Amino acid sequence: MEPRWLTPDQRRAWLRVAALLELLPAALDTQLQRDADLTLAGYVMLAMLSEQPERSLRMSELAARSNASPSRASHVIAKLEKQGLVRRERCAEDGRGQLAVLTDAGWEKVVATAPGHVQRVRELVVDPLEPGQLAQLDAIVARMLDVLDPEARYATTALARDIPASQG
Amino acid sequence: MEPRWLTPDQRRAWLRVAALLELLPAALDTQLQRDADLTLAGYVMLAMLSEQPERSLRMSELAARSNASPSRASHVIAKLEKQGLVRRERCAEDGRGQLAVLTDAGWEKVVATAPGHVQRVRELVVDPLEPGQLAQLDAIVARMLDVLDPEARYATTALARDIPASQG
DNA sequence: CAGCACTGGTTGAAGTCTCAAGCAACCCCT
DNA sequence: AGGGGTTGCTTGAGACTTCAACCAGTGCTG
Repeated sequence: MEPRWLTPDQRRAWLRVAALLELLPAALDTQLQRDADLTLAGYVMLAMLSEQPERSLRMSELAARSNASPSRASHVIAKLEKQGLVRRERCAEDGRGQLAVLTDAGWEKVVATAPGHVQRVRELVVDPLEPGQLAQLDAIVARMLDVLDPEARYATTALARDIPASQG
Repeated sequence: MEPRWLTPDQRRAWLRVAALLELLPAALDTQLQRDADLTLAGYVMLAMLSEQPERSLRMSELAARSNASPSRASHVIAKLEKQGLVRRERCAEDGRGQLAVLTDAGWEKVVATAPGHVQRVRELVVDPLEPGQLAQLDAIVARMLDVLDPEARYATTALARDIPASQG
C-alpha cells in the first residue's frame, strides 16, 4: 500500500511545529534554570500547587495537571522535597494516597519566580501573535489535544475546572 | 513593579500549548519506540539524512535541521552508528568536520518506518484541523520561531532552503 | 473474614539530554 | 613558517525521564 505523504504545505507546517516542540521548552527551561535553579517540570508543579487553596494536591492530580507520568511526578517531587520547597503527607481519605504540599519556602519560590517565567511566556508565545491569532491557536491546539488525550486525563481537565481565575 | 499576568484567554491558550508540548512528542516517541525501536530524535536524524542526495550531512548541519545541540547530535549519531544505521566519515573539505552517512540498513529503516510515523503525525496534527487551520498554525508558529531562533540557526533555515513556500 | 484484583504511588536501573571541558584542524597575521 | 584565536565535533559526568517491577491499601466477592 502506497503511503500518503504530506503535501508541501502540511510538511512545512509540521516541520515548524516540530521545531517549536524542541525550542520552546528549551527556552523556558533555560530561563528557569538561570533565574531560579528550577526545572520547567519542577516549576510547573510548584505553580500547580500554589494555585490550590490548600497549596496541596494528590500526586495523581498533580501529575495530571503537569502532563507528567506518575513516575515522573514522584521523582520531581522527591527532588523538590530535598530542596525544601515541598513536603509530603499521607492522604486522610485514602491511605494509599500522598499529598504534595507546598512549604512556605516553596510558596516564596513561586512568588519570586512566576513573574520572570510569565514574562518569558509572554515574549515567546503571546506577544509575537497578532490579535486573533491567540484564539486561533487555542482552537487548533484544543483539537489536537482531543486526539492526544481523548479521555482528558491530563491538563485539559484542569482547564475546564479552573478557568474562572485570572492567575492563581 | 507589579507583574503583568496573563488574561484568562491567554492563560487557557498557554496551558493548552504547554500540554501539547508534553503530549505530542511523547506520543510520537511511543509510536517509534514500539514500531521501530527508535527515538524520535534518532528517527528525525535518519529522516534528514535520507532526504539528502548523498544520504549524508555534516554533523553541524544535521544538528541544526534536527533542532538539536551539537552535543546531542553527537550522542544520538553515536548510538545510531552502534545500531549500524549510520556511519561517520571524515569530511574532505574540512578536516575537523564529520559526515554522518546513512548506511543501507539505515535507509531501509527509514523506508520501513516513515509511513507509520507520517501516519501518526497526520492523525495527531493534520487530520484534527479544519481547512484553513493548518495555514493559521503555520503562520502562528512561524512568528514564535522568529523570536525563539532569530538567527535562524535551526530547522527554519531548512524550510527556507527546501521549500519555495507560499508564505513569507 | 479470606481471597483476589485493582489502584496510588514509589523505586532502581537503563536510556537520554545537558553542560562544561577538551582536542584537533583551520584561519589569520606577522 | 608558526603562534593565537576560532571552529567543529566529541567526551564524560551529572541531571532528568522512562520503564518495568514492586509494595501497600482499597474494594469487591464469596
